[in-house]
Amino acid sequence: MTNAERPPEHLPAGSPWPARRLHKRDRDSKRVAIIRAAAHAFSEHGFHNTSIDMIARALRITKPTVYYYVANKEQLLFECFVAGLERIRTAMSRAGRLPERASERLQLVISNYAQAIASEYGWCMVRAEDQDLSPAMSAQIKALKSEIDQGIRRLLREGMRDGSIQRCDPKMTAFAIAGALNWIAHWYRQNQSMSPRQIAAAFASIFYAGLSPRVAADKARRPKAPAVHK
Amino acid sequence: MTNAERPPEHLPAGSPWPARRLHKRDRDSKRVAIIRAAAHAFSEHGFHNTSIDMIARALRITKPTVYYYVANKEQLLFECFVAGLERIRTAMSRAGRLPERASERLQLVISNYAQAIASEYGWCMVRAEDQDLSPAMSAQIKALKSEIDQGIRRLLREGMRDGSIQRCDPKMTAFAIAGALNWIAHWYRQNQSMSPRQIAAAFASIFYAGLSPRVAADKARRPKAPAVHK
DNA sequence: GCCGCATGCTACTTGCGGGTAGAGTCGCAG
DNA sequence: CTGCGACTCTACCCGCAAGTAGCATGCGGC
Repeated sequence: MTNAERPPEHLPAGSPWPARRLHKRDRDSKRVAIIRAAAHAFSEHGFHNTSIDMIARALRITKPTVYYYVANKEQLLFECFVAGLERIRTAMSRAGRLPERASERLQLVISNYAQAIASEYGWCMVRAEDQDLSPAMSAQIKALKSEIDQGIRRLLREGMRDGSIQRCDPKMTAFAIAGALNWIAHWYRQNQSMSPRQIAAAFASIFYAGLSPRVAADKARRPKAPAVHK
Repeated sequence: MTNAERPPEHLPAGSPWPARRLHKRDRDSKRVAIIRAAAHAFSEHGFHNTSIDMIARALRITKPTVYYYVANKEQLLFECFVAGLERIRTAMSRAGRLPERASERLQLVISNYAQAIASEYGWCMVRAEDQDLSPAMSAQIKALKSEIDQGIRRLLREGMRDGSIQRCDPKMTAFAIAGALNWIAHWYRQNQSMSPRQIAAAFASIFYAGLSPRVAADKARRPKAPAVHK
């Protein structure tokens, strides 16, 4: 009954619940811990194969305790989704106000996007199915997703206007970029050889350069010198 | 009790079961019909939100009848997966034996890939989670997926060798391409403005051309005229 | 020291859905 | 026309997991 407890080691970044029960008053951090544990479990077993009990066990607490902090399982998924999306949203709105050319602002968004998807919330963002959520939450998620999508399209259009991006169909291109990035959640695993940042860089390079071989003269693609011909 | 039944209209391409029960002896076509109905239901409601009863109802039969044709729900998902993948596999092996340059063979694969994903089995191919399957089937699916992945990487490497594809990291590039294509399942809906073929073409163009603006001289990218400058 | 609230627990209820037992029913072979 | 086997049904079972009722406990304010 002393509070000389070892912090439990095998959980996502430790649980705020001590080994032998002992209440503290920081509701928020516990709530966040539950969300994170849920994200962790969802990405490992899938939403439907994760019971609230499993999430509770991972934190050394019990099911009713989880329900003391969240209303239901659906909300748990929703919160995971939003937590992951937040990073992309802020990157996006920051990119909207930067003075750089659109291509570089898009790259910023891509990088943050990739890191969000590679985060513990990646699975929830990508695999959260409308079908698992009530119409209300499904609508909210759709709106958030659409916001991101529209943001990418806008950046593409701006890039075409300011000359930093090749003429293309913004809708399809946004789908392709988002698809490639979202898919990261399916293959990326922690402590893989490449960091999320490196992956983002690799993807950006693929998307910007394209697969067709460049003709030799094309090395002068960086537009630092004004309008070099040859 | 006459067999003047209207064929039921609201199902995926009709059910082989007449409105008033009447046995026929074509086990295979019925089995396929069940697989298709399952794929349809899965893509609409998700795997876990689809009960066998729902699939049965869609075909105007009952749950035990479904179980007469398939062993269990998991196998149903597996078969949907394989059905969808078949198209990609054949396209891939065909592409392996074509005389064209790798870039064009890759384009063939991309086109078939996109069409497979846009098919009724697309959802199952993309969202079939290992976690919903027994270890044995999960392993099979992993192997099939890996086969496709390796095929794309091989085409990329061949393209780099025969000069039709720009130098790139084949692993990351394959991930990006597969991701963009797989994601189609998340947004494509039948009778959308673009056909799967058109989508594939758009994606290929994005991937080949890239987003960076080409310098003016670069119009001569097709290597028909030798080294035009200006 | 004691009260009240925040927190956590044990012990349930409930419904749903996967899967099955076993009894018909129909068509076809002979 | 009869019997067999392919097929389909009705009526179940059973386990699991979401969610809840209601009690226990310890902290912090006073």
